[in-house]
Amino acid sequence: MFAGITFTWERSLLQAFRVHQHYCSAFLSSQAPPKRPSGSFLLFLKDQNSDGIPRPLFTKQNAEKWRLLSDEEKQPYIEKGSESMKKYREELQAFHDTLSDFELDQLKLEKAQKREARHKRKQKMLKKSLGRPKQPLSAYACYTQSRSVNLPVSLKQVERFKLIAADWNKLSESEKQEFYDKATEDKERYKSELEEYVSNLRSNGREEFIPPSYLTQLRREEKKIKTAKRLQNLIDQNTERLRNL
DNA sequence: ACCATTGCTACTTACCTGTT
DNA sequence: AACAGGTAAGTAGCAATGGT
Repeated sequence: MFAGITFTWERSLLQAFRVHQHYCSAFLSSQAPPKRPSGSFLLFLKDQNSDGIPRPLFTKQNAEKWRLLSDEEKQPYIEKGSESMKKYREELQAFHDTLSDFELDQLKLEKAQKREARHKRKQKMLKKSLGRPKQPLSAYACYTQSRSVNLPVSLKQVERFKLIAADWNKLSESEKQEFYDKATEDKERYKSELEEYVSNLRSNGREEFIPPSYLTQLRREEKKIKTAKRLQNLIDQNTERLRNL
């Protein structure tokens, strides 16, 4: 009962904070900060004809062209670039001057949040690229997977989930068993893929990406083995003593 | 972050479950 | 208890290609 009250109270507080944050950011975006100008290389890039060339190739080719340019040829772009940068700095300062301390803090907070989110995303992608296995599917996830195959396309995503969840809760334990079994199977898959992942990380010197949960599990097992050995030693000693009596 | 464009990725929804 | 991450699919947003 008490926990329920606390939960509701905290939730409305959180909601109030979110609304507040929403209005703050809405206010900030209505007074848009100046945009960062293009540097010399980008100005040069804009002058080049990109018709029909894939973007990455186009950029690569013109980067090479840019490198081969003499200082004199680069000069107009560099000049224009530093001019617009100077103007941008002034505009940015002017923009900051229109903000209150609170708004400045809000701006900083938003930037920090964006940075953090970006960092998190990158770490996640890095792990993925290192071959991190997907987490094992829960029984419910297995059910969702098999169930969504033959649902009408017209059903909206939210409706799909509501329907699947409702059906899942209607299933009896014996009907769910099939999916519990699948989940157990997938756990095995995860376990073996994780072993491979960790051994690859170790051989590549990327130990910092070994999941902490894997390490704690490892320590737990080592401890178990040690304890078992100690017990076995005690047993051996005692049987030896008994034999000598 | 700025330029652009392609193709890929992650977020969004509701819900459940494994991990910490 | 709180959090993260799993299910699908449409789409919003981002990485890739460069230098400043």
